[in-house]
Amino acid sequence: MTSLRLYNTLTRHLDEFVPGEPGKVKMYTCGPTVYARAHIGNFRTFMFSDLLRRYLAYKGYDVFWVMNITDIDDKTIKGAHAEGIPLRDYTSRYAEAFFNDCKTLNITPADLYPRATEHIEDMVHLVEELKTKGIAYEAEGSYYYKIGAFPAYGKFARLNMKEMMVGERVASDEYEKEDIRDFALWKGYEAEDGDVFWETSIGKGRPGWHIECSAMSLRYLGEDFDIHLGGVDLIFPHHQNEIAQTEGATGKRLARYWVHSEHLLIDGGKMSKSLNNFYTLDDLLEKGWKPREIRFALLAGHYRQRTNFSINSLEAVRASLARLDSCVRNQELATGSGAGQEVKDIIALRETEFQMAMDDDLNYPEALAAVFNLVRDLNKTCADGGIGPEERAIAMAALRRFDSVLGFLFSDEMETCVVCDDIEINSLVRQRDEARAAKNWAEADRIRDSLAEQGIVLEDRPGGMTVWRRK
RNA sequence: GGCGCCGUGGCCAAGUGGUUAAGGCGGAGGUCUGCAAAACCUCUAUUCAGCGGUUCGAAUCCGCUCGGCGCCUCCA
Repeated sequence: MTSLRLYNTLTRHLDEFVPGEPGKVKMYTCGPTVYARAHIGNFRTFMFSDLLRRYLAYKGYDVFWVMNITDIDDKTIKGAHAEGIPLRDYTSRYAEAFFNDCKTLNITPADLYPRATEHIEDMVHLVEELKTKGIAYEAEGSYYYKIGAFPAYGKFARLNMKEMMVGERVASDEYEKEDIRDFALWKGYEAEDGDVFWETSIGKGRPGWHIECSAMSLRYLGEDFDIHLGGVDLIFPHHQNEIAQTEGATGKRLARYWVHSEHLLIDGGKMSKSLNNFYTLDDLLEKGWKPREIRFALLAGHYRQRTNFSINSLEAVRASLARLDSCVRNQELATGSGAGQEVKDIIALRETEFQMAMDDDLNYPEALAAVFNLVRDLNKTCADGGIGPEERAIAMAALRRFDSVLGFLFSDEMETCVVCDDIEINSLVRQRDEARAAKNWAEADRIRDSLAEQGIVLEDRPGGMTVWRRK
């Protein structure tokens, strides 16, 4: 098998992926801030981490995946206070919703979901370490990162700090900072924080945004781990600051590969909570879209390419999945005599194409083309009677293998007579078969039409078998 | 002001220097079928926003123009 190449934001090149420890991959994804329901744009990023995780596992790597839960920041505090409930209760509600959404979308669970509030000590130690090294300083109970003490600051994000435009948000921010571009590591307690604070060796307060990822990735993945993932909008400031913090404190590289996925657009623009132009998973489920249809749609397009999301695209997805479903059904129901080596050959060819595409910086669209070509090849072989019991087992195993990466080929939603024995429907199908045997076409069509009204589609297969499925 | 991305058939979307420009959706015709459904077959971009340049050769490299968009301390 060829090796995987990934576009590394660190080098801005396509780099061959070589894990730090042979056969093992340690990866970290910047997870959600649990102050509201995540929208499908957020899920595109998590879906991409899942795709990479699945493909690494497909290639035989033992993957250890950590995704943090940000449960302490301005918005979570504001939300909890607005409802007058403890921060933990407020954030748990959205964390649970997030886990449910991931499950619905068939996103592989991460091995660990550390919460920021459960790692305050680690963050405090990191701040102390930075202070000892003269990289952090205290001002009015808060601690700031002195970017002037980290010469490489700005390099990762390719920002020239001298020519940076200082926006209003920065200018209006904490004026006690030595340099307006310094960022908060620890925020000293203020009355508006209410009951949200920690009494620590560096004082009473709460952590800044970036320090949690430095602390938690260091704790669970160590120094210089393999892959760090996130959305492109995190390149600056979040990931730049993580690097400054971790590398400033440890003197070691934070991670070797940084992979960023592009945004999901809506109406040609960025989907974001602040613009209120987004769909949540529930919005789409309520409109009748199936989880796997949404998964397929969110996966569409290369991860480094912005992708426009539209209901229109879901319509096309539904038709594409129907094609994939019928291929699976064709294999399951094949009654051919077998073509032997031919089936192995076409699977080997398409699987090689699939791997070559995925190895090329996860070129998912091209990999999907290989899947559809396999579908055509298998359907054809099937129609030619080339799929017997042995070939069926080989074909199904191959489809399962592809699905370990894709996650939408097989699902409980694929309900046909093969996997579901609905007595009422089966009885009607039998009555129709009897009518057909008697060449009573009017009666046969009447039964088929009435089933169609219930969304049941019949297929008369060669050999006299009739199968049904829900539309 | 700085950094950067995109423009490929009716729609979505790969390809980024060299065989006939993947694949999906949609559309047209055909095979199969009692009729369907599904599947299969054929067709559906002489051309890659426009103009110039480099080259034996460009959708792919360079320049300009037009159009759309992202980041520059809330952000997936």
